Amino acid sequence: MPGRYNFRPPWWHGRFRNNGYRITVARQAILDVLSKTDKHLSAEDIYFTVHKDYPNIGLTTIYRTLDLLVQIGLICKHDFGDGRARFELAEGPEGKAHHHHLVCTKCGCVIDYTDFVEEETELLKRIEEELSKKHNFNIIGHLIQFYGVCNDCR
Amino acid sequence: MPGRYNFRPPWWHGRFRNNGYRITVARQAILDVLSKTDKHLSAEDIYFTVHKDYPNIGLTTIYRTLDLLVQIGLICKHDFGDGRARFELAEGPEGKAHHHHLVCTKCGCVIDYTDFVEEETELLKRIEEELSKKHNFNIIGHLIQFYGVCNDCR
DNA sequence: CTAACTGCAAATTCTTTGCATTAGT
DNA sequence: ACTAATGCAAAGAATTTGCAGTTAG
Repeated sequence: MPGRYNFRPPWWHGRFRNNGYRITVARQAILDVLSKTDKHLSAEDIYFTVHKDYPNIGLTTIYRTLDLLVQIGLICKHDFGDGRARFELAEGPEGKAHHHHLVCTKCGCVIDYTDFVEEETELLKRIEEELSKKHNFNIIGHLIQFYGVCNDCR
Repeated sequence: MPGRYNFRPPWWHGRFRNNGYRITVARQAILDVLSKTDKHLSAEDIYFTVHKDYPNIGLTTIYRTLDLLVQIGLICKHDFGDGRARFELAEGPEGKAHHHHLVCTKCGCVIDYTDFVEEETELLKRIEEELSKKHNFNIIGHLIQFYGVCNDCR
């Protein structure tokens, strides 16, 4: 079947279908943008990028799609303290590696780091276990961030 | 000088004076509210509480004061994902102990915990040291939060 | 007395919603 | 065809700003 092998659908198609969601141009475009960057984009950032190729896709759709993508676990929503939500591909088969963030409080730039993540995760696991028991809390996720001033800002 | 010893000014007066800021009724009232609660209050929460005793203090002043208090390090600003900023007294001579948060994603309640904070802090110090060097980043603070479902919500 | 602070109303900014239309499956 | 998804314009909600009047030091 020559030529056919190129048509393997993206790995995330199942995530949509299994939940009864449709695969639309807008959703593909947004996922495409997020797949091709290592930055942490805001809804508006994504809107402008998508807009170049698909000028008919509105900001509302961006917001609605981002909500959906967060819900089915394809992307993560972050708050770095600049008053707007920021998004990046979640960990996954073809997604990003587990990492945390270093946020510059001057310029707002964000550096991903993977150093110590294993150690962190190991400690987090123990903490989660203990806190779950103690507070009868069902822990699902965690957030670690460092704040400071980046190289360029000093 | 009988009676005089009661007039020792609150420990935070110096923080204002040293920075050229004035000590006003509004600022005292807001700090007072934050001193007397262990909850994480929003600007509006604080506004309503302050309003009972000082009906003439406006929401704008609350916002401006909170900004100031964050800047001089008397309080911390948090985001627990419910779309509004929340505030609590910072660590300090008479402030709270170092702690982190457990956030319920259903009802939004927040539990402070101090367990493991020493272990966390020890690890964080090592990470900070390493990341500072590696990324030439001047690390000032960190954020750790756990997300999950609280006892009441399940 | 003078600059810092405040209140009010209006403006901003990010995000959500209502509703008629379009497009996946 | 049938329903989910979309676009547009308008609504919402939290926070900020301009400006004239007030107050702490």
